[in-house]
Amino acid sequence: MNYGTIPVEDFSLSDTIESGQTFLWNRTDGQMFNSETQGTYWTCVTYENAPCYIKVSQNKDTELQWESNCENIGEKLKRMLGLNINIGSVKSSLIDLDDTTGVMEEAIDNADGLRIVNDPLFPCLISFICSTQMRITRIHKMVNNIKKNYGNPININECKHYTFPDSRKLSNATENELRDMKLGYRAPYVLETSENFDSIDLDLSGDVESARTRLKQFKGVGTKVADCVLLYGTNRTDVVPVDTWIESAVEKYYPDLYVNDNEKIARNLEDKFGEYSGFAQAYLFQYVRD
DNA sequence: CTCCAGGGAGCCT
DNA sequence: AGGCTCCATGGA
Repeated sequence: MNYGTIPVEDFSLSDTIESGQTFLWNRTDGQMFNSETQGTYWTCVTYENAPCYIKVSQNKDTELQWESNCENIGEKLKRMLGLNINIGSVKSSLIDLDDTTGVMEEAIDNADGLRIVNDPLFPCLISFICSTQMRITRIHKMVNNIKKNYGNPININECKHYTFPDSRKLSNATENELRDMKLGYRAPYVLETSENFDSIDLDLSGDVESARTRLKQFKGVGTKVADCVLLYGTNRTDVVPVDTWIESAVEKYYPDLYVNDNEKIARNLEDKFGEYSGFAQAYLFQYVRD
């Protein structure tokens, strides 16, 4: 097992992982890193050539601790947790662009250490297909069911952890199996998307419009889900997913941006907050949920 | 018991 | 284009 630390600044691991951006991490309260200390940590298993187990915690404001069967995961972990960004300039930019009576500044203060995660594309896509009309805790359960039944296991300290399956593996599932995992009416969407994932042209490197259109080719992917995938799975921080929470936040705090059409609300927020409007969305989402 | 959840598909006009 | 209705399921 390998261990390491990452110096951090203005970062909250719990706010970032548990703000409904990613469903690939599992929280545990228990013994830390072969020491007697009790604490909170999160685990995740990524998969490239082999399962890569990652355990991470934040005991101090200025440092992350990690443990992994892989070596040198520091940079990878920083990328996953959205640490490779100058968060100070993001915040000041958003505050400058806000012409209300300090709503954005208050929202930022409320979730000071929040970042935008960077999940792998396929797990991110399936997670957010599962997310429609569903509470965050239950999305997490659905994702864990998928991992446990179709992912690759890795044994760590006599405990099994699972990767999220790749598209080929998940496309071997049946609709009834996925319904048994409590996906409900989303089961056929997940199955069809898994079957088509490798054959659909997924070059998302162009402009936002065409990237969004390509993602919407998948069954179960509309504007909101596509925008979540762009923001949390491809690091497009200029995209604003508008859900019921953001809709009500805009109606309350930015009434002149509010219309009875979530796509237009999204464009209004993107026009207002520019290249970091995805962060504006994240801060507002936390603010109205707290 | 009813209502609703980080929406979207399928249908109607 | 815009406006319905239905979709599973568990927690309030």
